[in-house]
Amino acid sequence: MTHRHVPDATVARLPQYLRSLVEEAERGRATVSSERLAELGGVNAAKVRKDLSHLGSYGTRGVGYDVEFLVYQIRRELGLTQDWAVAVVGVGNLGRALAGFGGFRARGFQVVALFDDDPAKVGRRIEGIEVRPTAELASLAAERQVQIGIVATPAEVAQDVADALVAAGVTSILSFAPTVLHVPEGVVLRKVDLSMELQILSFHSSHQPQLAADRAARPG
Amino acid sequence: MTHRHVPDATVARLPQYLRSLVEEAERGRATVSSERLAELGGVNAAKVRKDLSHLGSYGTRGVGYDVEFLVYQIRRELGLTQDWAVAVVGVGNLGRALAGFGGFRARGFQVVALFDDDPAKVGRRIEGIEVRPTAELASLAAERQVQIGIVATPAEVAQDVADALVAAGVTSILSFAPTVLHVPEGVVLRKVDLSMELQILSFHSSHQPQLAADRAARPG
DNA sequence: GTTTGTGAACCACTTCACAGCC
DNA sequence: GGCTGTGAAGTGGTTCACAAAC
Repeated sequence: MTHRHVPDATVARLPQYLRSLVEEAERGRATVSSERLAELGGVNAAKVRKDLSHLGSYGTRGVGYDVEFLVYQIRRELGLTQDWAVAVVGVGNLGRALAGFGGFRARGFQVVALFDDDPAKVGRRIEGIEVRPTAELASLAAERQVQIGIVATPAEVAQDVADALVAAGVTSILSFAPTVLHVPEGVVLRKVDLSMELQILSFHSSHQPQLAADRAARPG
Repeated sequence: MTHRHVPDATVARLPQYLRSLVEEAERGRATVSSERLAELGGVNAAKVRKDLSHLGSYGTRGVGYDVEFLVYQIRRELGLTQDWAVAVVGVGNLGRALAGFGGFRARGFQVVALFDDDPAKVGRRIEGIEVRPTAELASLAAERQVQIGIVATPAEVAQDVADALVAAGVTSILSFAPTVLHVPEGVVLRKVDLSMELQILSFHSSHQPQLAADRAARPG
């Protein structure tokens, strides 16, 4: 319950706990044990307890955790008590999917600006928001107080886009571009790389020859 | 150079090294040092050397690594010397984006089947492939020798879809559904969760108040 | 002189196991 | 008796630093 500094590994699991807790609340449960949370999140109970202990001593021995209270504490820790303004740069298939993704708004992430340099896309409206050229990124992102930028452009322009986002005051970037991005100190960067994910799957599949063969050979 | 068992952390970086190496090859470089690879991949040179040493002793002291040779070795280790047949389940915005993603085919991942239960989508063709109802998953995935399944459905049906994929002989699953999935031993599961990524960004942003304030206050 | 490959030291995270509190 | 919170032990990964090879 030192409470100062939550390990990265813990932070990465908090959203999962939050989701499980919200589901438990919807089922009408008032309290939940670390055992139950572990089961729902697919992890080990000791880990749940240690993770939660980094936020504070919010459990009750012999009882468990109060669901509503813990939901509030995790939301607060994650910074979800405020809404976040998001800009999506690049409205190809993926960018459009992201712009329209319902899970964002439901969790307090609101897409407020869309950018693309394809003349065929500029001016179009997606989910009620007009697509603007990236030349306007600096002014528009600042004006709309964008805090989070999502990069869904081809790799070649991703670094320029990231630079423009940083210049516009954006301090958090989520990139889907298949390239390494460099951002200044203090800007948080996370990356999702689809073909990298598939290549990792490929590795693991290739190294399970017996199982793969078993399954291929099993009856219809 | 023990070569047996490559750590997970190393496997996760191999695709990045591979990409950097291919780019170096395109620039006409015949050899590359761990220092250079580290710079391109945004990591530390000692880590590159240790990672590569898990595959074998493929470098030359005083010289570096032969680019073409290392590309081949990493490809082989990742199982990319064969093509992989991929099925995408759920052709909403995200599923369509994935089905059309050029980066997959370029790396040997070919989408060979699409599934969705929305009657408005069944029968439509996307990238030349007809969307079929998930009831046909078992037969069609087996028939087309699908090895990798991508789950891009709502959370509610994701577990059923995963079960159906496993039953059809799929041994690797990449899920975009915002829920915990359970798969039997021997099936590899990876997960990409968009709102979780944003929540992690939110945490880091919230815990940099001074920097956020600085940037908001800066001129221009 | 240059750069790899790798023991050794270090660090972060996980898991165990149990004291402490309900 | 049940369940949390946490020191201590264990595990896996990173970084250092240098001998070996070119």
